[in-house]
Amino acid sequence: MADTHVRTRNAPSPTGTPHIGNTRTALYDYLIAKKYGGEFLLRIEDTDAKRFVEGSIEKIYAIHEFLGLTRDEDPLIGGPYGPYIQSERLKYYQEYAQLLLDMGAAYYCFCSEERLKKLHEDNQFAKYDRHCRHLTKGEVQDQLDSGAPYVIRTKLPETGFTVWHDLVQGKLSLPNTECDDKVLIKTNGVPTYHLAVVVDDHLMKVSHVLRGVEWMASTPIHLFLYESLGWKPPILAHVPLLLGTDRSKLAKRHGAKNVLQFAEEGYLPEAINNFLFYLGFSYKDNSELLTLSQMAEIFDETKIQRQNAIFDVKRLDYLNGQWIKRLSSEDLLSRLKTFISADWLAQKEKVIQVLNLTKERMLTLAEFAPAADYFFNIPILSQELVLAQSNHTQEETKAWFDTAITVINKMTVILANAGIHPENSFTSENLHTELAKAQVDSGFTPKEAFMSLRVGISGRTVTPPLFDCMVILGKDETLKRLSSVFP
RNA sequence: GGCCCCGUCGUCUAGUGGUUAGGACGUCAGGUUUUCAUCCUGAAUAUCGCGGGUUCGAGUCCCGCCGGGGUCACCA
Repeated sequence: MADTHVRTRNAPSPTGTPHIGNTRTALYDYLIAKKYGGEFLLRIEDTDAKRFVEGSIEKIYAIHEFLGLTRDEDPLIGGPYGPYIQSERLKYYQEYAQLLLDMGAAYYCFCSEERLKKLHEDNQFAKYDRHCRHLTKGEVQDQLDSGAPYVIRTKLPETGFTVWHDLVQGKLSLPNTECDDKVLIKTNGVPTYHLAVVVDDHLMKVSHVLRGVEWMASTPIHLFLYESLGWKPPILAHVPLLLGTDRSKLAKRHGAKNVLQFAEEGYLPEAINNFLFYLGFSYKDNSELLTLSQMAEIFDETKIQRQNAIFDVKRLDYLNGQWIKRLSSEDLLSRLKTFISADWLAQKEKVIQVLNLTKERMLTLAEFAPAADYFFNIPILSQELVLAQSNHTQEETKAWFDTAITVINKMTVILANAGIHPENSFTSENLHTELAKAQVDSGFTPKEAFMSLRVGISGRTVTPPLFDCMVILGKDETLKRLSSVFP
């Protein structure tokens, strides 16, 4: 491999937002390119206009951008081997199809759609019967002259095996009889995948082709084309599929999401990259937090798993939670923009303070807003809820609240840079000391005392540490909420 | 159906003839004496798909079977 300059490509079809499995392959492509100091390119395979979905290409860019898979060559920035959209490369395909025709590695086929259909009606697994393969030169010319529609097919060997070494699958050997003479150029003059990939990968000097195992069976066709054209084939790597929990190919009915949807749900690109990385590759305990460049260093394309992998979102959750904890609150804030209101966004300092408390209990970014709501909006503070926690009568609980209010009232608010720290300043530490003292004399257990106060300021039983929450709320707001419970 | 690939805890996996089959996620229990989470500790979960071989010895090699997946379009 030292003798070949490494160039990998992600070559999706614009038929919708790429599937998570395609994205994993793109990640691996990117890592291989970076590992060897090569280039990572994007090529759009839009040879089937019927299946084109508006906006797909933008989604592909969006996924790359979100994940940080920067491209060296693509339809936007161009590159030395452009264009990078197959529909703009038709002349190349025609040229090489003609060459194939001339050398006898391909032939014209005039079979009608009906005839082909009949073939499959008789046998659903029927291959093309090579009806036009043995037409004489004259017969072909006559058809051509008459303007009959035609396709161009490969003239595959009728015997023997195609053998190659696959980077992930190892030595592979497929009987040539299993492949039929696939169409290379369709009636409309547009190539099929088989011709287009081969021509483009060669012309774009792609060194490694990573693709799903579903392409394994048609590899003999591609290799035949490389050989006929006298080209050196790239290194092939057929990567396994991603499966749903029922072990069938991951699909919409499994609720399979694409990367953009995970982003919307508050998953970090770092976590998604790590998750995808470990799904099919092993390093240490498979849960280390790794940056893209660290992954590129570690990745070994020869050690990609051969088994299909089941997508387990629990692992993604774990990785995401770990990344959220690791990131600074300032960094997190910048990623929170689509998850919180402009109103909150305007209170940057406060959001950061809340983030400091909540980030270790968040699995996704989307969990922030609901978990932090009572810091920004006054919650419903119900007496019933407080009483349920205090485990005392209404009067006793009111007395405890009054005590707490008195204690807090005595505390002074110190401005951030005042520099002085009186012992009874309004800090988490002092709140803890003073309220704990008061609790001892209250006849309440710590749990009863503090859980009731927790509900008294937040309206809920689950929050970050009580005193930290009070500090963020501020003395006035804390008092106001506490006083409102027992008017 | 033909051909091809795959088969170690629920999940991702380590393991290249000799290991008490290891780790991580998840699960359960305990601890950090106010909740939740984090963190720490511990536990349970795999007759290495099944059956035959080869070998002193097999998850590791061979054969058969079973199970899962892929493919057999003028779709990619």
